[in-house]
Amino acid sequence: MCPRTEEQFEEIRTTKKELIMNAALEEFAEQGYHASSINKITKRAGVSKGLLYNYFESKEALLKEIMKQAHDKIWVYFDPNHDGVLTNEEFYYFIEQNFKVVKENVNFWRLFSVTMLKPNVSQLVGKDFEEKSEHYLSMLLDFFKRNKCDNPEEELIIFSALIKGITIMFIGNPEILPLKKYETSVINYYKKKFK
Amino acid sequence: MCPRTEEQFEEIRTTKKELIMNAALEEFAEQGYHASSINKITKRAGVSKGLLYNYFESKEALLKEIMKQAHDKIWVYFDPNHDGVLTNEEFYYFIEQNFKVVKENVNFWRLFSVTMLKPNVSQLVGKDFEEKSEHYLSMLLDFFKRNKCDNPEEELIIFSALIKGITIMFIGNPEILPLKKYETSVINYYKKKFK
Amino acid sequence: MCPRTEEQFEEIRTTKKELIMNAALEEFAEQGYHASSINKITKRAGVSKGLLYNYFESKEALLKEIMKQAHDKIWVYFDPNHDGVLTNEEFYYFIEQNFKVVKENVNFWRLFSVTMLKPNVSQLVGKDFEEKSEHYLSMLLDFFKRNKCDNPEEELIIFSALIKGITIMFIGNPEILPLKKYETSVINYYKKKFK
Amino acid sequence: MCPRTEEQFEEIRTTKKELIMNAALEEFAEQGYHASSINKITKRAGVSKGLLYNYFESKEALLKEIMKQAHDKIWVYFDPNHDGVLTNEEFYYFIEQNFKVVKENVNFWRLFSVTMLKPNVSQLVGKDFEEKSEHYLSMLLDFFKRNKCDNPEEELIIFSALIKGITIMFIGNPEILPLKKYETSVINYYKKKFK
DNA sequence: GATGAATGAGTGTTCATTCAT
DNA sequence: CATGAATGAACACTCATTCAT
Repeated sequence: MCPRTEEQFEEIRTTKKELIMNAALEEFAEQGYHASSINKITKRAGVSKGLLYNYFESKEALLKEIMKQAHDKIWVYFDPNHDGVLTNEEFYYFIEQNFKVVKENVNFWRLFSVTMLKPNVSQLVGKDFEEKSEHYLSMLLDFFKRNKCDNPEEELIIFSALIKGITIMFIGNPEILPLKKYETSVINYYKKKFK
Repeated sequence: MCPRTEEQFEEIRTTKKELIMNAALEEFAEQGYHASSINKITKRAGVSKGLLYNYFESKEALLKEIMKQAHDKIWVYFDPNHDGVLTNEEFYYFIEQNFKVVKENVNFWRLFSVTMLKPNVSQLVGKDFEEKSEHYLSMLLDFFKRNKCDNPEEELIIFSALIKGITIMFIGNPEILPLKKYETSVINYYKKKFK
Repeated sequence: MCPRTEEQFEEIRTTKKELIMNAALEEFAEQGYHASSINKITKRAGVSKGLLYNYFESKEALLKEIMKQAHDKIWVYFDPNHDGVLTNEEFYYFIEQNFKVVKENVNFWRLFSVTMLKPNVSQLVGKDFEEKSEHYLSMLLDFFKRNKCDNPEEELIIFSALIKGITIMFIGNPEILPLKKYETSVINYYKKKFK
Repeated sequence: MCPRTEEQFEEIRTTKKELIMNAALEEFAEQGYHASSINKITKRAGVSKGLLYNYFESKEALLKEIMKQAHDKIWVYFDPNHDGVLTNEEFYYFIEQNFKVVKENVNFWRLFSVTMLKPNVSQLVGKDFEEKSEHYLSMLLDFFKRNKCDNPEEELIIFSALIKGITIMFIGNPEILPLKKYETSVINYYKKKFK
């Protein structure tokens, strides 16, 4: 007879929100944002259309929140406490983490990649992502310099392209492409180089 | 592929069909397939809605034809007459051609890349593309073997990822990213390796 | 949850109900019935959506009850005990009361006026209102006859239209329109006539 | 086989637009703006939903265009060429025209009246209406002055309220209320006064 | 070949109403 | 008594597609 407590409501809310966001991420990743309908998303989540709008202002707001949440989740993987200097060990760990993150968040990476390919959509992820990326890029550049590469800038380009290329190839065919093998190839390649 | 005269090219260019396809490609590349409306495409092409349906059965048929045409146009760049064996010179030429094709067909490559990121859409490009790609991949594998790489398969993975990664990075920011510099980095990298 | 006495319950009921009705009247008067949402009304009243449905069967029932209550409140202003004959003094008092009622219930009058402008909505106010109005109209007609007007029916029409016209003009611009001045004009007009 | 000429298209367009606007005006006047659905309007007009949006950007744009058109239509009734001075004859003619306009545009007047009763909606009709009204008001004030009324401003208030009151009463019950009789009452009233 | 008026199924979104707690 | 999560029908609006001319 008593109304639910505020905590009970809060729990229901976060659970349901999560439910909807997961369904939406899958749908968005599979079909793309515009080809995904609210109808399909709510069916997938097993909720009514109206409920989605209790939690999200609009389809676009839903997309943004998904992008933000996944983004936060991803950066947790990378050690935020280290001193800003990559040892050789940490460099290989970085590569491994990179592919682990991709493998465990294929849907988000697909959605993210498609989004990034369209001009003028960067506001969806925002400055935060760029700043964090910059941080890692400068750490990597530093690493290549310390490892006495002939042309560290060039090495950074090669490295970035390599990681991005494998990621994209994997995303396009996650079931078939042997990510582990590719990962090993990259690590081997650098081990040979820096031995 | 018999060479066409200048007049023939001109005629093709000014055909209404061509007009529509170009407008559609721009629209698709900028907004994505689902966010592009027939209305905007015909407005962009300066023709009526009805005319589009004189030439194309449906929106999807229009997409397929664009993909096919662009695909054909692209493969023209690569020497179809050679003997199936890459010399060192031809390897560097291959890289250059690759980036030239991307630079001159950014719109198509963006559309193509987004399309390829979605599962189960390969029928849009078809077997032909895969076969031709296979052909080049085996030529490249052969090339790496002849150049006595320790692990040619690994080398092929690295090479493919590298090219794909740079392409994707360029597509996302064609105005800013210095494709030429990246191209030089890749070529330098292999020249050093194979010197 | 300490048990409440019957009186306490009763008090809560009337308070909360009053709260909701006031919020609803404001909302209805500002936005119109159809543009007002239950959500906004309950927010305005500071109660939950469920509570509204404890007190009112439906949105329409809420409207009807508001109309009825305001209607009752209004007729209290006019002496219900007098003998059915208007003296000159009472005639001027009637006019004053009329405008006083309007001024103190602008929201209701706006809602009422809009409602009355739509065909086939008279059931919202019901017979009661019409009967009471008839009573006053016949009293007024009688009054004009006693004052030896040339054409009492005509005089009644003029009088009714005058009152209604000023009311409507006031409702459309309550902040700006000088109701008192208009009231004086009407009273002056009749004083001159009947002096 | 030839496409229609521009004139043919233009004719179709204006005819259909008129059709939709008439249906919408009826619907709006009967149900009010918010209670009228696009579905009902198009059903009433006998066209598809899509067609309405070929002609009007939105439901609100449709309302605005109706208001504007009716407004233009109405002011045609009043002689725009006269010298700005009302003779006695012209004064009675003005009253007659007023009621004629109302009788022949009941739907619009109902819609207009309801709209005017809501605060902050004046932008729907715009300055134009107010300016034209002002013009007539000053002409009328002038008229009352020339007719040596004791208090011309007061007389103007009475006159305006009278007209507005009758109009509103008529709109609420167009079938029943004898507008002609009311009109006669008003004219008689002023004839007696100014004889 | 070429036009754009016309269609209607489908989209994102709102909202009165219900109900477990 | 009181809450707000949940529903689904209805809403305004879009868009690929058709067709008379």
